[in-house]
Amino acid sequence: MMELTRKGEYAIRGIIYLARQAPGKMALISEIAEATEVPQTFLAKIFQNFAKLGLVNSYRGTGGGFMLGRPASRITLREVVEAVEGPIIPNRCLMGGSACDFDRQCNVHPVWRRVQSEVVHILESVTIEELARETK
Amino acid sequence: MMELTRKGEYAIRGIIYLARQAPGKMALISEIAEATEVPQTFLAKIFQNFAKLGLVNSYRGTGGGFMLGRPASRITLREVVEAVEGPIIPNRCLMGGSACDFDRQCNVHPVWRRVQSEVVHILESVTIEELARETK
DNA sequence: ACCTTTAGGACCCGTTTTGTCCTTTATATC
DNA sequence: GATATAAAGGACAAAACGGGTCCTAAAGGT
Repeated sequence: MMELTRKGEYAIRGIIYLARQAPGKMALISEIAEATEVPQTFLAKIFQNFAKLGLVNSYRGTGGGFMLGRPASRITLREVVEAVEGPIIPNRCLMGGSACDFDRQCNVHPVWRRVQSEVVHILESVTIEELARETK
Repeated sequence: MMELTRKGEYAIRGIIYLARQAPGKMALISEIAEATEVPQTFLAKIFQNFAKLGLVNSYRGTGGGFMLGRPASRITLREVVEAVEGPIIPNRCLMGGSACDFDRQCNVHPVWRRVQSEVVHILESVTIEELARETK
């Protein structure tokens, strides 16, 4: 249960790689893919997504590539995960709309809410900068 | 991310129904399925699983059916969820074996470990007895 | 014997995951 | 302006997974 998909894994690896680049240095998707051992075309989709959300900036043409959209210290793990996996929702019931009409009477509800807020809180408190730091 | 599957949802509904029965009273799978609005054959598989794990006891033949394997106060939500969904593992890396060889160098690892232990802790602390209590 | 009820295996189908491939668009350089 | 480079975007596809169904077997009661 609760497994991160490969896409999520790749996304994290990719953005950490970017965060480790010298400031101002551009990285090609081909380079990132090779370094992180992720299929290039698949990683490209992930980064297109990142770009749309402003997590990274992309530049086309010669000398182009990807850079972080803001300092790694201001990108949280939560943002990265949710960018590719969608919101952290342990149970459909917690989604809005008509997904669940038992909201009131169901005792399980508050449990999932707790799980959700705990996990979000943990992922929110971790920045890509921390993750990118070299371990010695 | 992290969504409980329908199977997990059904499992919880089913066992809560059992927990609400009068002590010693047997419930038929057909009855549980109808009451909880779960496809009967599907629910049957789930309860077969429960039975193997001792969460419920099953009895065949006329007058047979299902009962809780132990008091609802000693069955945790974690057990029920893991019975049908498998262990709570936010990232394949956390599985044993050769799933991940980055264990040492990877900063993300400890984060997933925290997520895992937090979620397990929450689900562990909730019993089926609590969930079965009528809300007023 | 016969009926009831769970156990277990085989199968099925739609969706999601995990990609690939090809074309288009933007940009820099010659 | 032509050309090379790189990302953007869409179409497609195999494999895994989720969510079931169906049929037969086994166990137990009458």
